[in-house]
Amino acid sequence: MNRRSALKSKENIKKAALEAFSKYGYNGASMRMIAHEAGISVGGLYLYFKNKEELCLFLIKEKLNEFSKNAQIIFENVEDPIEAISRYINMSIEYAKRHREFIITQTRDQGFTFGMDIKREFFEDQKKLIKNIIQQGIDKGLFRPLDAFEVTKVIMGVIRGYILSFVMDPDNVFDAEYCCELILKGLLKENP
Amino acid sequence: MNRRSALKSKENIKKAALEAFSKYGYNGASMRMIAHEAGISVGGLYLYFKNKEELCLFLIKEKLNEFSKNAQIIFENVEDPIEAISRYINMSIEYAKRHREFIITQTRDQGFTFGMDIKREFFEDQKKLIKNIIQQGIDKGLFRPLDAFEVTKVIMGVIRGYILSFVMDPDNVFDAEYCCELILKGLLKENP
DNA sequence: AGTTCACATGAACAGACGTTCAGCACTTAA
DNA sequence: TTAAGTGCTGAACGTCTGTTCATGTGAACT
Repeated sequence: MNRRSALKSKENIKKAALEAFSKYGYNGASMRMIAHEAGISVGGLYLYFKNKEELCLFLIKEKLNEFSKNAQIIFENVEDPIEAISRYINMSIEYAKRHREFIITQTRDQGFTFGMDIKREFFEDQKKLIKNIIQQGIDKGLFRPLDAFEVTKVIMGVIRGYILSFVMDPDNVFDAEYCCELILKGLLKENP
Repeated sequence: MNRRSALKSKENIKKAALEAFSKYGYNGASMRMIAHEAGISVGGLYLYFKNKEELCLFLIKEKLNEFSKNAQIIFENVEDPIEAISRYINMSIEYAKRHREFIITQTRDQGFTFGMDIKREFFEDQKKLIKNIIQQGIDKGLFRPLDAFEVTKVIMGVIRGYILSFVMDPDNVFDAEYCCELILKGLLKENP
């Protein structure tokens, strides 16, 4: 039963840890539990990750980087601000759907305060990207002359809200299309 | 040091528990910690609450009821759908500001899955209230003919997003006014 | 003074936790 | 055949957890 590939083991641990953290939160998930699910011994975990904290931070970093790459691709390749915002919202929502487990991790336990520095940096970067697009839209006369920074915060809020909705009630989550529609055109019929 | 009022003790426990759950999450907050902060012994806690779970659920119920009452007052007293939606969004955000600690509790640990039944019921109720207002707005020709249910979900998403933003980054949270503005009028200049 | 009773204590218990480490199993190289 | 080295094991350690319970305290009654 020995001499399995170390790479495979690490992959198993990552997968098991993600699932455990997702299901039970940081404190709720135990190293024993993760080890068992990864098909490895408790001690084995410590061959690949210094401790529980490092294991959790590793997963967070990995996922944030994945998302950032997706966002970069959109903003590099799409010129039209309206299209870019739509694509970003859609991408975020799709990403949330695909990586629900990761997102759940972030809404529990130490989840959110854990690795706060990394996350803050991540959100700051995202904020800059969106604000930039919004400002472009305003400058081009496509968007109403709102405060780009405030709008950015609201839009990021909406996306975060989607994530929370998903966690609360995964079968009854709002449509990405409607989300874009509402943000772009608003609720009111008359546009003064 | 004895013979203090039981009412006062329970109040102290509630306050200490709320703070502890807020700071450290459900698993992270210990009964010892809560007892110490409440100025009571560990055993004393169990005179007022059956166990940790019940203590936490009690706090959740209390806050949800508070919020529900606020919402009811708005929807009972405001006729105009536009006004009602604005007031609801503002009230939610104000409530979040005032009860930040409670909200933080909900984003951690077991926080969200904890007492899921109560919360789901709460959110269902809120959803119905909002959907009702949106539908009225559509029927009266004030809002664009969107799917009221989908719009409701987005709006609730925005509010939840605000809450998350608040937890992530309390000093840099978006303005309630802008939130209403964006939801009502949208981002686009031209309204087709 | 004696009894009652609500309020309160904190040591003790059983179990779970993260982490460590002496040692095993197997492959590879000498 | 031996030695080195990698991958891994799981009992053991110390610490913390939620919960219990025999015991205490003092005000309010008879």
